[in-house]
Order: sequence, then C-alpha cells, then structure tokens
Amino acid sequence: MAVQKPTIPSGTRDFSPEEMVKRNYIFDTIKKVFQLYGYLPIETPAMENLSTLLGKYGEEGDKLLFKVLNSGDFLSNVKTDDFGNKESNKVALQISEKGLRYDLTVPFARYVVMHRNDINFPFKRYQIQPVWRADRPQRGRYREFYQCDVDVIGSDALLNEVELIQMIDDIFSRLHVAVEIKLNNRKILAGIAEMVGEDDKMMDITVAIDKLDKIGLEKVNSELLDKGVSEAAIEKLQPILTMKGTQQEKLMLLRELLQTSETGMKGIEETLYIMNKVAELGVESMVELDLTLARGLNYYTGAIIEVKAADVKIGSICGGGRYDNLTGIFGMDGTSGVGISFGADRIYDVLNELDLFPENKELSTMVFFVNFGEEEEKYTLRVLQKVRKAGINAELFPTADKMKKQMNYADKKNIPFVVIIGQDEIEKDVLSVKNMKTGEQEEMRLTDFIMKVKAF
RNA sequence: GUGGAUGUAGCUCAGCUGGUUAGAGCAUUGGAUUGUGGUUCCAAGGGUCGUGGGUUCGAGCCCCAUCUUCCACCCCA
Repeated sequence: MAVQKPTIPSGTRDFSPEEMVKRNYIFDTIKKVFQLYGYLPIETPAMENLSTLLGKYGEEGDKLLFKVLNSGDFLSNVKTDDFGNKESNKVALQISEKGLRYDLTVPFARYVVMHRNDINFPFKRYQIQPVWRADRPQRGRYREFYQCDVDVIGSDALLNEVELIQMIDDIFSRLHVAVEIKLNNRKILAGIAEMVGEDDKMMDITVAIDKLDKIGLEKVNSELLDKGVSEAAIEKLQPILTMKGTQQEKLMLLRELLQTSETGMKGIEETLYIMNKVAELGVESMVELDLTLARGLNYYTGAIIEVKAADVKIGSICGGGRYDNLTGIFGMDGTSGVGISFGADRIYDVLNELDLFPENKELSTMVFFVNFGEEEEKYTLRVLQKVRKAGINAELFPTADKMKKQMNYADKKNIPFVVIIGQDEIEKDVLSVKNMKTGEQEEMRLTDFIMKVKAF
C-alpha cells in the first residue's frame, strides 16, 4: 500500500510548543482582564443545530457554515426530485441537521435562552473557543480560528459599552500593541437612510460609504444609483459623504443633518455619551467615530465597535457591538446585550510581526541533567526530585547518549543551566553546573544551585 | 463564490529553447572529539519534481483537470 502524505484541511493549522506558549500568553492576558472586569467563562459545543445557526449571519454567512452530515443512512429521507435536480441547498438541509459554530455570539444567545432561569442578570460571561468558517483562506484569514468573546446580556446601560472599550484598551496596552478603536452606531446609519428617504437601503448606503476611501465619491454615487437609490436621496447624502473636521464637529454636523430622524438622533446621543465617558476615563488608545463601519452581522442594533492595529495591516483584530434582540429569535424578547470578540489568531500575527512576545522563561525547562548511565542516573534522579520540589522546571535526559547529543538537545531547547553529575561529582557531593549562555562551568552544592536558579 | 499567481529534499530555493544519473545552502545522522552545546572540518542519508491524465522518440520544463498556498474581489476575526 502506498504511503500517503499527511495533510490538514486548508485554512487549518497545527501549533508547535513554541507557538502554543505564545498563544497562551495572549489567551492568558485576555482572560486576566476579562476576569478583572467581572466576567466569567462558559463553553458551548463545537456543533450546534443548524436551525440555531441558519439565518443569523445573513445570506453570506449561511454559505460559510460548515455542515455536519447526519449519522446513519442519511440519504434515506432525501426527496429524489431535489436530488435529481441537484438542488444542493435543499438536499443539504435534508442530510444535515448540525453545523460547526460560526461565531460565539449566537451560541451564547441560545445558551442564555436555554438557561434563563438559572442566570443572574445582567449576565457577564466570556468564552474562548474555536469557530469555523468555510471561507477561502488568506493571510490572517483561517477556516478554523479562535475567538475570545466578552458579552454582557440583560442590561441596556451604555456603561457596558464604555466598559468594553476600557477592556480593549487594557488588553492591548498589556500586549503593547497600539490600536485604533473605531466606533459607529447602527442607529446613526439607519437615521441617515431615513433622512434621505431610503429606509430599506441602509445596508447599500453603508457599504457605499465604506468604499468612499477606496473608489472615490463619483463611483460611490454611481454605485448607489445602480443599487436603486434615488437621485434625490443621493443628493441629500452628499453633505455626509464629504463631511470633514474633528470628531466633535462631525457629530455636531450629523446632529443637524439628522434632526428629522428620531432614531438617528438617538444614535448620536449614544455615541456622544460613550465617547465622553471614555474620554473622562482617560483611555490610552485612539477612539474615533467611523461612519464606514458597518460590520456585516445582521443582529447589531446600536453601537458598533472595531479595533485595528495601528502598525500592522491585517484587518480588524477585535470587533463587536450591541444587539437588542438576539435572544428574541429563540423566544426571549426584550433582552439587550452588548459584546466584543478578540481575534486571537490575528493578534498573534500582529505580535509576531512587531516582535512583542516576551521571553516566557518561567514556562520552559530551566535545568537540564546529563545522563551518564545507570549508576549516575540513580543518583541524579534524587537530585532532580529535589530541584523540582523547589519549584524549578527540570528534566533528565532519558538515555545515556553521547554528551554532545545531550548538550545539543539542551541547547536547542534553550535551557539555561546544564548540570553534570558523573562519578567525580558524586564522590565530592557537588554538581557541575554549566551556564549555557556564558559557557562558564563551576562546581557547587545543591542548595546553592537552587538559590542561584531561583535568583536567575 | 469570482479572477490571478504558485507548487522541485524536512526548510529556503536553483534547474537554459523539452535531451543522459535533478542540484545548492540550511537542517538531520555519523565521524574528527569514548565527560561538554552554540564555531570549524570530513562523510552519509534523504526526491514517483503537488496529484491525475495528455502531447512527444524523450517532460521538472508544454497542454488539460484537480488540490495546496498566496494575492485581489465578496465577506470577515
């Protein structure tokens, strides 16, 4: 039988020990801050019923769901017509009732509804788990990646939005990454659409605004026309498209322009509140209004937040917003939530590119014992035990291989101290300690050695 | 999902208009050095040239399909 080359599905990755140490540094930092602000973890299954997933992410999102084949004789219930006509979508629904989760927010909403009687509202939880999207992979875009979600549900206070921004600021300053926090509000977008008299074209208008920087005003206008937006509406939109000035000035101008729209005004008030509070609290990162921020997810209703690394071009590394009625789909109305999601994989790429990972010396082996053979091994094993008891990460080479090989192993593993215990040392009751960085070697007693390593 | 590029040793790559046995550096293994790594020297192992088909006397090179990775779009963390 021919040996097959092992591969993994495109867009997925293996993580080496070195990578995991770095990844855990990110996860640990994020978790620490989440808990600092009073959020506690939950987990949900990798698979959800398709019925809870479908229709929550828009048409595009449905296409990107990984579906899980039913177990057993999954073809038995398929309608032959659908199969014969190659109706992939219809057939898919007949042979699959589960799917891999696409994000953590929708499963969370499902969780809240299912456990509503046990939950103490407002419910502050975080969740760090992988999600899957059948997207075409690219740089910084994977088919399996981790999200770190924090949400608070059951409170419509804007203080929650402020707290989320504080946490963003806290986490990225701990990671030493300079970021820009962009803020928008779905109500402002809706207000703009209302003001120009094209309520139902909100998404098209938003996407057009989003492209302003890329393709320019003229093309944006002609694209709007293509989408069926009336000329009068486009005319009314011009002051917003060409708006200039500081954050405050823009908001003031918007306040004038959107006077006729109650929703729009509310969005502006909300944004002003959030921005003022954030300014009062002295958040380090730059926080700015960005009308182009649409965020495809359908369920946002208020604030929209997105974070970009200031020094690396990689797309957003954190995003989220307020969803007033996500639980409504699952039969629980009037519960507002707001949350954000940190993209661990992209943050990893950013830290890697900027060389911001710390030396995690407390995680790796500190002391390596050379193995000289049966008799020395017996003695060394006891020494090793004492070193470990002192809380020092240490290991003994499992076989009495050549010194060169053992030293090589220690060197590659970046172990700072190598301890050599042969017959001489046993007789003298000392350790020969080699500092791998300086190459110096000296004999010392065990207790002195332990103190030396601890002080290192 | 649409368009473009890419794939040769574990890694990074060379390989002429199609022509004998496909190369280098790094890495690996062994030796110089039977208690001393990171430097040096010597040697060895390692390839169905992404996969499948086609053209040809002959294909790593040309053609088709397919997959991978990357880039742009769509969308997104």
